[in-house]
Amino acid sequence: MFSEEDITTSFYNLLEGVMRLYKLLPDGRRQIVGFALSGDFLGMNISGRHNFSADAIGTVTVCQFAKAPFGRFIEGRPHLLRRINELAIRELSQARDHMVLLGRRSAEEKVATFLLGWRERLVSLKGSSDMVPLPMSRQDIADYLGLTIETVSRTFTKLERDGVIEIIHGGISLLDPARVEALAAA
Amino acid sequence: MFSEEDITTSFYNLLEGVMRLYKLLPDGRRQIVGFALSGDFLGMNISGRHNFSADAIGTVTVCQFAKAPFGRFIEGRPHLLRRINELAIRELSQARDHMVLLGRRSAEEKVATFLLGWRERLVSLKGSSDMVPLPMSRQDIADYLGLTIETVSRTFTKLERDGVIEIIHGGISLLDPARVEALAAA
DNA sequence: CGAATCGTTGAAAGCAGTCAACTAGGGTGG
DNA sequence: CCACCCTAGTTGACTGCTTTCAACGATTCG
Repeated sequence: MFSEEDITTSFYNLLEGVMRLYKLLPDGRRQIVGFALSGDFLGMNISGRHNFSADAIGTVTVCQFAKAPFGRFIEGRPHLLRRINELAIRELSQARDHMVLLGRRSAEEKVATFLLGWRERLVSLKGSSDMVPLPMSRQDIADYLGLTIETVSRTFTKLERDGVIEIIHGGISLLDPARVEALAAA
Repeated sequence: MFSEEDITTSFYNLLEGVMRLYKLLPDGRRQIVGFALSGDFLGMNISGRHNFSADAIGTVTVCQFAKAPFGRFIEGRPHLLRRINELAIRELSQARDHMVLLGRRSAEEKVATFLLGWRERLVSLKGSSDMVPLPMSRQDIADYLGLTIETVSRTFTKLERDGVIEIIHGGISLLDPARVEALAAA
């Protein structure tokens, strides 16, 4: 879709589908900084470059805004700028929460927290459910949580053995949501 | 200074000194999400609560703005709002960089990256120097890098044994900045 | 049906964490 | 002025969680 070095000439509004947002180290290590869902804005950078790369997981529909005219459009509408600002603040808050997860949580806590967080995000789109679809790969989840693919897999299996979740093709079913929350430890 | 739950009734501009910005898990684990230096803004949340706690490292001088009047003041000044927005975007970018560090870097890379980053931030305030003052404690550094105090200490001594840095009281001297950069691996 | 990709599982290694002892300053009170 | 204490930092020994390496299983697609 676009990568970190690209000059931002456009914003995007994700209308449908899922995207991964990530950064790469020179040696190829990847950290996924977030997943984008329907309704999310990408590339709010008014000027300059993107600070992350993004690509689609499956098929996506995006609405592209050329930056320049959008900038002019926004000029006379401070409430809109304010809205954008609040969006940035919210993302910043999420980013900080994720820092706590990456720096201070165990593998099991990471996975449990991820499942709950992902489910929560889907609530507003598809309604609440104990069935949590996971369109992204294990590698994506690992790179999001700062783990390896094997640890993610093992943790899922452990949670399943403990009767907390059930591994479904394409997702996870929360058999005991309360216990998942307990494992997430806030 | 203020904590995560506080309703934000004020912004702050840090005029002098250093502050740590952090989040706590219920069990007391701490993740420092950033350090604030002279000139930095705190609590850009237009409305709602702070999403992190903050307190001073040593003595600080801050300029406090009441939120409400400041909000009115900003009303007719879209360029200022825009400025605030760019600040938020920059912080977001830094937050994402730090995610990469927390999720994908080794202890040595973390420490080296931290030293370089901290030095870089001090450049604009005190000018460039190979002597990097560290006003924060080892515990603060550990909580910033997602490590333990012991690992931070051991990593410093390893770097010193390797002749890359020298541990000074109250800071670190970069004996071989190029090698530190190599260890930071980007 | 075979190839390729993704995910799971096992065994072993290693990096960072834990526990604990020790050292070095810095401040305080006798 | 010195003895004491208290905190911050260092170091060592050991543990253990996560990674690494490797093989295996499952699903998809040509």
